[in-house]
Amino acid sequence: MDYNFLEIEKKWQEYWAANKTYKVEADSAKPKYYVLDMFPYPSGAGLHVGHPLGYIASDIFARYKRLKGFNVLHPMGYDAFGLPAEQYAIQTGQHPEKTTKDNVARYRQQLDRIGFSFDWDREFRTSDPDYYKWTQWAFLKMFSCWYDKSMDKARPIEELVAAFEKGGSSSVNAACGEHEPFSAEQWKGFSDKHKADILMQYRIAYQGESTVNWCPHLGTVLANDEVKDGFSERGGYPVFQKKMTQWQLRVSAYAERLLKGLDSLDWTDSLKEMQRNWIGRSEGAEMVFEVECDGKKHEVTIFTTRADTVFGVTFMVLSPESEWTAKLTSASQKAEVEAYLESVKKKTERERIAGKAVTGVFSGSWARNPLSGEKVPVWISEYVLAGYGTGAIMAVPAHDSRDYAFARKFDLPVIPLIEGADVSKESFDAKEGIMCNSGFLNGMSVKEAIPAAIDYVEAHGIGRRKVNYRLRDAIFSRQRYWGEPFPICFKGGIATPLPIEALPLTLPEIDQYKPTDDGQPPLARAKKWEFDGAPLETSTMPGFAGSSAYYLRYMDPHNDKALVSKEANEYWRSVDLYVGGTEHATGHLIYSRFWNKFLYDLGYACEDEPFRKLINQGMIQGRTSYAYRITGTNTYVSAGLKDKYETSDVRVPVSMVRNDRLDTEAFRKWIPENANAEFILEDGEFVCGWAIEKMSKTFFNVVNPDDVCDNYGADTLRLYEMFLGPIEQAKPWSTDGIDGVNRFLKKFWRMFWDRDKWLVTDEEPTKAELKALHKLIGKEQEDIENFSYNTTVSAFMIALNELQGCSKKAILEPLVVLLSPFAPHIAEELWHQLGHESSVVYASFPEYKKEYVVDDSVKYPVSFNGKTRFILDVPAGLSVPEVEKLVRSDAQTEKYLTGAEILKVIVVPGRIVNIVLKK
RNA sequence: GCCCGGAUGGCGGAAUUGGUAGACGCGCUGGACUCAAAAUCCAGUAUCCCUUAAAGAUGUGCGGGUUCGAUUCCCGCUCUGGGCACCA
Repeated sequence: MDYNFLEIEKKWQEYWAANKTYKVEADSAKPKYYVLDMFPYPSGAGLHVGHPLGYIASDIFARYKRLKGFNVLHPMGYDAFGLPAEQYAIQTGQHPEKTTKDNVARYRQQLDRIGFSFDWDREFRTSDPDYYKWTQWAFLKMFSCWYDKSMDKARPIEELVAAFEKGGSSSVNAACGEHEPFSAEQWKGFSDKHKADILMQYRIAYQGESTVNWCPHLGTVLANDEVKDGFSERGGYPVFQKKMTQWQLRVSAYAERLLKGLDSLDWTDSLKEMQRNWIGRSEGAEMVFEVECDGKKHEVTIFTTRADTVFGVTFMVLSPESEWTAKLTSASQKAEVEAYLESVKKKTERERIAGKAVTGVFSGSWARNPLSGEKVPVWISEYVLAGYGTGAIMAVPAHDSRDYAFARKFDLPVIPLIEGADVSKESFDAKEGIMCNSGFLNGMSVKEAIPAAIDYVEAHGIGRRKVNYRLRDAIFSRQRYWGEPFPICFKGGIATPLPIEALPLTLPEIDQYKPTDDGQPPLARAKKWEFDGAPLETSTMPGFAGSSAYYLRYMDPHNDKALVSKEANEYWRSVDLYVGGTEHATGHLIYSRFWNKFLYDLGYACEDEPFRKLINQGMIQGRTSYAYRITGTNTYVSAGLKDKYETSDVRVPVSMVRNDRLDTEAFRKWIPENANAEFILEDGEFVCGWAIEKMSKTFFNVVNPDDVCDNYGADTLRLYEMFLGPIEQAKPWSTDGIDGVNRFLKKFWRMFWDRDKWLVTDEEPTKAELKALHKLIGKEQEDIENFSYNTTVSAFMIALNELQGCSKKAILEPLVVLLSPFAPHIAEELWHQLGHESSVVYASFPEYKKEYVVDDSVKYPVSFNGKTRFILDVPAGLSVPEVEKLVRSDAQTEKYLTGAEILKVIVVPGRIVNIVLKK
């Protein structure tokens, strides 16, 4: 019998599906283990060889844990709402549901070929109404909760109302927006609308005005993590800053908990660091400056981490989007300020960042320095961000490079505050030195002066200590069709939640998927988009909504009474191992932690962190091939000759290239305009250039895993992807070496079969054979726990070399089990051939016996002053003094010592002997 | 600019965390089997010196340091990948 992988793989994939081999139920008798992959967005391009890398790694771990006796939850599904399907719908009129369904089918087909041990009975899509019912439910919970800072948790809004009725707004310490303080009496007298407006300032899911990233091309707002370098992450369209009223999630209330929680997680340091930076905690102080504008007095609060530098404030700056900007513009400066605001508005986010031009305008008002009493001008400039701190700053040009640039440009004074600081060319930003020109702070070091200044400011009622975070509330509305509708209607202009029984609120059918002519989101096209006579919200939720609590749903996916039952949640608890890419560091992985913490506060989740351990698989890049077209012609020139011409680079499909040589005929047939392409060859061949790039349909460098499965089999693909190198590392796809892994599997097969002869015997294994086996058991155990799969594959190859010609059942049977996580199909086949009725999944991981592995003798390299001279063969298990004694008495040693006196002998058990001679 | 990583043969990558650097695989060279090819198996494969071998020397991006001993630890660079970027 030959190793016919196509037959074997098909056979067992069908068997697993028919027998539901990987179906799992909560079982309190067994320890649980939850292995989760970041579920994919089913794009039209299908899976490429990069996708399965993480899935294979997690599948190996899941299979390994099963062999170790764990009850393993290993589900899969699809993150199905998203922009590409909708963009496609706008262009073609095809319902995104249809596109998504087709893509999912394709993904499933491709996934099934690789032999994953997913429990498909738990599959769902985020676009299933049965699922998004619970996304909407969670939103309603957030809508009806507020964040109590004293208790540091979310609480029902009724409790807030009760507190207001009892003690007014000052009786609570909540994370909230701006509003005038009020007493209990005032509260009771407020109109319903006024009450609703105030409560909206407290809700965890709230509607509020803020500066948002507006992408006109996509017709929607975007979250900060969806914008890269001023362009939308999806599609790469320019983004503008705009003030809009949007649904938002009060993620910022959880900033401190999100930061602290990181300490307890088993994630890579780099990923934790990314999240820390994104949360961006900074300690400082808020200070109030009195500002006079056209004779009227105002108070402006600023945030600073350098309270010690107040004496050096020579001007103030407001953000163009700040609410103070209008109030503090004097009549004389009005025209100029308005012209400036208009010019800022027109700039894309990209231009604002990239240009870094120093721009600004004088507001016409003057502020008073609260410590020195001096009058300083108030300016308006885009370098001050509306969203961070208070949207206004005190400028200390001597010790802040941005303020310095601004002061130089507009000729404002610079007062140095640190002894010996030279500020003639640039600012002195370092937090070190001795203060001067600073009144009562003179003579202190910066480190002493910062708290001293804050203490002073607090004592005099000018300001207070304050911790600021970069993390903003998440913009939660999208002006799009293909997302979860908000279960909110507007009764008398008041946002009103739909009752839970009305969920899911399903997407309406509409004729076109683009915005209405008057700029309303697509849902406004629906014929009857209302509830109980009240109009429904027309925007939809963003992509991250559905992926924020999906891991909880997998615990209990068919429950129609709850997101997850208490029993299921208490058994499966949280994800023990989560595998996915780092690109979600500041998006999904923050939102999901926030979402989970919220559900934890309300008692719906029993763990406050969703993902205990996280492994980031590196991207598999594609190798893109290039041809060079001579500019203005249809002639292409081979890579070696391209410098002689003026050329432009043209990407060519990898399928037409072998060994960097282009199949020119295939290229001509590829697209009509190539039909009469000419080629300038070198040595009779057309050589392509290449570059390592992201694997993408548009780069023609996508390698489909199906092709690898056809040619080598899924087991080879799995082993090969793991053998490629550490999973965290990014690496270009290449099939160099895939033959080696394939050869390994064939070799393994031949230990059982010599053509049609079954070789397996019941003979007793030798000591050497047991040693080879147990070395592998020990290595595999250790490597899998450390996610070092490439070395495990190596260990397999070594073991096979050592076990050459051994066909003893006592050795082969455990080998099959050991191989099963990596190459499940061949393992399953051989396991059955060995006479087992049930799947190898139900086998146990072989027990590691160290005694088989220990050597009888140990080879010690003996070196003198660092130079290795000879190898000393000594019995194993000797103690350090015994080895030392042996060295000193050894005749060979004496030969090299040549009478010199031994200073010391260094013995590391099992390692080395180093003899230091007296000079 | 700031914050993390990384750099080892022709290539992908190992190295029990301070102890024989280059495991394993690819590629390459030679050999066996074969009419031949494929497949399979065996041997060799860091560099230099050398006809070859032995022996030796050099060698983990560069320059220093600690140590009997450094790919591993420390200091200073270079290159490179990634993240953040007017965050006051």
